[in-house]
Amino acid sequence: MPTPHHDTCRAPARIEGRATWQVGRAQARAAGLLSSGFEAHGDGLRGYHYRLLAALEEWGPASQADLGRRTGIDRSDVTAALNELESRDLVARSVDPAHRRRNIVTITPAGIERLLALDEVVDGVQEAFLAPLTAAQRRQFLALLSRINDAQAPRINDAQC
Amino acid sequence: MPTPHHDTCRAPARIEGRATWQVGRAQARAAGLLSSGFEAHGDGLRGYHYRLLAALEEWGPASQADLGRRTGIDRSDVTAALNELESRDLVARSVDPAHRRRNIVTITPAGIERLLALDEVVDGVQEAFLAPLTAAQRRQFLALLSRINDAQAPRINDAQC
DNA sequence: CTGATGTCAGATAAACTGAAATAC
DNA sequence: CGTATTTCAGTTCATCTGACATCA
Repeated sequence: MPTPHHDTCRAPARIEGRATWQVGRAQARAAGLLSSGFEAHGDGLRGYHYRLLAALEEWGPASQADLGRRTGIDRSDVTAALNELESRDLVARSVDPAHRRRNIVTITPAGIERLLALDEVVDGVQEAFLAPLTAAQRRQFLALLSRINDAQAPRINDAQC
Repeated sequence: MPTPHHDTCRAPARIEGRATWQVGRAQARAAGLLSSGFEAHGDGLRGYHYRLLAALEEWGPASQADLGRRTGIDRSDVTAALNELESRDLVARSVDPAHRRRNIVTITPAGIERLLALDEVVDGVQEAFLAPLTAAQRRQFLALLSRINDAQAPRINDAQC
């Protein structure tokens, strides 16, 4: 029975009649945790910056368009976010000698350092989100989550590659 | 080993060194699915409207402030969203005779009908999100998710009640 | 007076759209 | 020419803030 400790409060009426919506509720909560985590400890950097730094660290230097495809961030937003990252010396842009219209974006040592700090922020959020679960349940939950994430990751299948 | 079927593509370098971030990736994906689900089949209604209708159906008529506390939506946004719902006759506002400053918001039969339709949209999103899992895994995942959701639901513990 | 309520006007961040200019 | 890349300007949506009048 899904009502563990309902106190003397007005009882939530027929909530189990509509048991759907678990994913939606969880995503809303995760989004809130994530954004307030970045706000509190991100030192001005937000989700966009984290995703870009992570993509650069994971896949190596890339053009802005590639970064956009890999992270699912629109090219115009990639430009803006990279401006901020570049002004903090967390990434460096250089012109691709082969295609002079194209930039090659590299993460700097300072960028990697910052990324690791942001990783801790995200880890903390993950901890907070999973708090109600036991250690074994967390492992199980994360295993299922990575199965979901991995199966649906192909953000990069635009034509070639 | 966490790399199941890496094709001949440029291999994602040291991605397993930073295994964190599962929750964040999943929330981003869930958010996208949810918002495009509402956009495609929500007939102009979005997350706010769904949450308000669901709260009304689950807990019965309520004041706008209560709705805000229950759904986590700011009272100013509750006002705006209820205007739209009211103009579609999905909810009805009436003045509380005890506190004339306060409205009592009720979901209409048409509102319930629309809520059920939106439930299907959300169900579809949940299905799509869980697609990579087997039936047994889905059950397990949803059980863990509702444990997380239930444990962290106390959005309403503002003083009285 | 205090405190809760409903409303409005505006700010912010994330995401998207469209149109340039440049390079191949 | 067509296509890809970067950039800029502007738009939408969700969320939050601050102010204000109303009422118990």
